[in-house]
Amino acid sequence: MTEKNVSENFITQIIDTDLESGKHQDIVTRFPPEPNGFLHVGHVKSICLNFGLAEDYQGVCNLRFDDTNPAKESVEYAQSIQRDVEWLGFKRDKEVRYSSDYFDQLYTYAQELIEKGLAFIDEQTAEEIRENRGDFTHPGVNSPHRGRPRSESMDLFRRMKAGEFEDGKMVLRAKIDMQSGNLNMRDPIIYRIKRQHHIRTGDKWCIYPMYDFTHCISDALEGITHSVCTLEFADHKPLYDWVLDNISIGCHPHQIEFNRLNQTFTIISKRKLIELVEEGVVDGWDDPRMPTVSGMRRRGYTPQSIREYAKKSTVTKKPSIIPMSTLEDCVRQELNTIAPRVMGILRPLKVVIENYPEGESEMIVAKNHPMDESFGNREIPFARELYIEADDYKENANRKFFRFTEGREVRLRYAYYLTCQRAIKNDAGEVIELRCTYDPETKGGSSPDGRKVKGTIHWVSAQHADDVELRLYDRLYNEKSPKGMDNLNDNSLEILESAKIEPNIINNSEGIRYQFERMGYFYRDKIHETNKPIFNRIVTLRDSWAKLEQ
RNA sequence: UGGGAUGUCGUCAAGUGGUAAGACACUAGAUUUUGAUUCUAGCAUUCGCAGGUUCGAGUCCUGCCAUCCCAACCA
Repeated sequence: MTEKNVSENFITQIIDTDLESGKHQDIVTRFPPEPNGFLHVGHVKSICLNFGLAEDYQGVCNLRFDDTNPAKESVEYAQSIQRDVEWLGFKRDKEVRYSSDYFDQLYTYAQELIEKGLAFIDEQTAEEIRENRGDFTHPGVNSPHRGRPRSESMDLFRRMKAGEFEDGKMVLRAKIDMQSGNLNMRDPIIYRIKRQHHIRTGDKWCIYPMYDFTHCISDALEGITHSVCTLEFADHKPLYDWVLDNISIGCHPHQIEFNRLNQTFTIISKRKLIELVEEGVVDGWDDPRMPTVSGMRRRGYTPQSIREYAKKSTVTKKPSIIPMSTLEDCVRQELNTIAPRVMGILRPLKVVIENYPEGESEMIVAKNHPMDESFGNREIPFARELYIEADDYKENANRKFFRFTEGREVRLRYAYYLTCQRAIKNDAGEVIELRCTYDPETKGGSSPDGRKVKGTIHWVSAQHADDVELRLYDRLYNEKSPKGMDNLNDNSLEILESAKIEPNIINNSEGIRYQFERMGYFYRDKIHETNKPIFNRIVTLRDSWAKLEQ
């Protein structure tokens, strides 16, 4: 038995009850995005819930595009959504659905409502409708057209569809209760006139159904058993039920609301994400700093770790905000087991080994994974001139710093013990080179006399290393609960153009997530690079030294 | 001043009347040729507040308080 996709929660309890009572034999769920933007972490939770539930209970989950507003939707968005869902690892056994597939049936159901005297054509302007709807403290006022004969509404509705009226001239409204405390029940609009080219139906329709009318019927037509949505739709449930109770349809799905996934230092709102893209704050929807699925993919996050994260955001009714560290923890946890180790230098500092023969080099054997022998070994060239990390030298270091400082011996990973003799500075007083000596007896990284060195640092051979560009990412916002552009983190992207990487990596790097030892996990950004190979830092390693240092 | 929901460790949570799981974070220590990984220990006398019922309440009752969502011809 494999592990469940979804951990036990109040929704699985409802499903269990429904299965036990015989209300349902099988379950059917759906993920119903509007193709008006890219998928983000918030959607991931919903995807994992709906598809995960279907898998766990051996049911079905439909991917359905809720495409009832042609003004905002595009095929590009629909394609990106489909790609993202597949990338996350969920497969559908049925074709993709579209709410627009049901436009004819929706139109018929609307007529049924009119026939029953439960819907009418309203000719008030949008402003009048808004005013007469009232607000939280004032009840609404009935439309002057509310009492219009059914036959007249029917005639008008058909002529609406036939294109006889201009946009905004009239709407079809459900006749419910203008006194209701729930604004959604104050004679909600269910059809409007909108001359827009639709991504699926083209110019066939000039009237389009509204979400509240479409969604419940689409669910019912697909035989959805559990219609899972986020908390903000709770107020719409009475309307969802009202529609299904008042038309001739043999299915009434159970709408269940759960809490959205929120993340610290992140804004998850399609509107705000679009703004970042359009203002050029980020490099598109797939910028590695974006909380979009495409951004996380480009950054190097794995589908598995993203799913694990979504699973950790437990399904309840309590609005919650998950620390980013939880996501990073999920990512590190998987990467630690699957990432081969290599050595790369982010900020190179030249080292010359004075007692190593000029013009010579040798091969050093290194493990590709410290805990997993199946990753095998590799050989790395070692020579007189190396690059090490600039941070691994400190002019005035105390005893707690156990890397390079003048006179101190450290270990070059897998290679030799090296002693720093002196630092060479430029006119500005910056250290530009280290002159060192090595102990030839310590090849492999241990000494015959058993003396201890506390520090181990990574390195590359200057003449053999490859040049790469590295991009380091930080959170997009400074505030834990960012409100908008004002809270942007100016240092969310750092580009390192003179980074070095050990040889024989860049040509085999496609699709492989590497750990640059001590520096973090990196992933090749092949699609977006221009002249030099680019690696994105997926996430740093945990760094207790950095904490100590503060 | 209406309607809907939610309140258990810094964060996310389990708990369904019997004496507060777990995860992330954090702290201390051990091991370590990544200051990584791993390991070990610590981390809520208390469940928004106040009363009440009960032998016994986070769980039941009453009242109060706080927070979130809702006033697109968006979804």
